[in-house]
Amino acid sequence: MSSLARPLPDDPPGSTQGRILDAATRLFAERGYHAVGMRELAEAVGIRPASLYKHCASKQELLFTIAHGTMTELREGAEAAIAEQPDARSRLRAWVVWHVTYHARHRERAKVADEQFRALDAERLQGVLAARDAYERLVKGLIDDGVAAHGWVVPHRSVVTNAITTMCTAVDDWFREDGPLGADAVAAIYADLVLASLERKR
Amino acid sequence: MSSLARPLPDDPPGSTQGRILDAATRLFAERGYHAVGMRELAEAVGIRPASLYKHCASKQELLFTIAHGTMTELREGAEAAIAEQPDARSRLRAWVVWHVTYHARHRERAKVADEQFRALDAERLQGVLAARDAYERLVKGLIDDGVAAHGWVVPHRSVVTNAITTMCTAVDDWFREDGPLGADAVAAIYADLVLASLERKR
DNA sequence: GTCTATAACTAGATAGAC
DNA sequence: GTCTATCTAGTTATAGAC
Repeated sequence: MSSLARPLPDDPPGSTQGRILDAATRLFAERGYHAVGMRELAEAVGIRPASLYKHCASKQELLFTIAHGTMTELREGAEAAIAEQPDARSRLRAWVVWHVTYHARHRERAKVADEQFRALDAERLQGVLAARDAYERLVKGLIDDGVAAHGWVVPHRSVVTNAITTMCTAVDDWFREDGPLGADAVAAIYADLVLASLERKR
Repeated sequence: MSSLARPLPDDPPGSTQGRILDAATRLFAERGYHAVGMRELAEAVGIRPASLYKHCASKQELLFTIAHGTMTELREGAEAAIAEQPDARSRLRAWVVWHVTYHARHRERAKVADEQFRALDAERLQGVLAARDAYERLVKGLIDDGVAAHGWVVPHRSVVTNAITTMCTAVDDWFREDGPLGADAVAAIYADLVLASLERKR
């Protein structure tokens, strides 16, 4: 995967390319891809519109970089978080904590990956959808393991997986850094909610 | 409330205005407000772009009509659904069933109300946010009542309300009419999930 | 109430000087 | 690698004939 797929680790930090990606992430998340102009992006970075094109090929490429990099980061982080866990219950809890804290701490890039990726042209869209599918397979596997190992109550695998995943993802919509609870506290509440709904008596 | 706030009951059904609202709802939901042009909307309706303006004042007004009408319909429907219920548990279940079935059966208008309303100008945005706030207060009240009456486990009212609401709303993102389960079946599963997560032992 | 034609403006992206 | 200036094509909305 090209370095374009990694928006976070600025390369180097404070580089013009990094500042463009940061500003694009913030603007795309706040106002939507189509609502943001290259003139507005340039102004946020502090350069002229023409200069943007010395650091990126197009607006589409910026969106792809952010969306695909975020999906890849989510999957790799999830794989690392569940790798050390001894059983299905611990793995699902570790995944919820990872997913929720990521969506709370990196709200803007998560929103771009979740909500704005549909603005991509066909080829780039396929790339992001493939990354997202890989991530969703991982989550479905966690549910399957818990059903087999612990007898979790899952009336319909796909519906329950969608319910859990969308609930945890939507944290990027309402979480505020200056709110009453931190990302870790929210993640703990979410993990308890998810496990309680799966471990109830039939 | 003006008739503009009611996108569903076509006035009369099959009228040009109704067909414009239906097409706008579908296009805004599928591709986003800013990505849809008035030329494209006109083509979907089968008239020329200029003719649209004999039936609506502007693209902004179309978005407001859909978003505000949907939020109003959601709140009024919820009030009707919970009115007959005898206790807090029944009221919350009735709300989940109403909210989920609405988001499954009217996916497109729900998506416009949930995702596209940010494209509104300041004044219209305020109108939709006020309608949304009224709806959220209703839901928070249902949770409060259950805590008081049944001792539900709610570690943080705002976090738990957000978790439940966003989960039920996101049904408009993944539900498919031709999927394996109907709206009623999905709503029943969701109601069980929500109540199980609230009624667990402390 | 539909049409053709167009006004007024903005979009993403490029050319070429420095 | 930044700038000024601009190209081409798109946008929402309107004017006025029929």
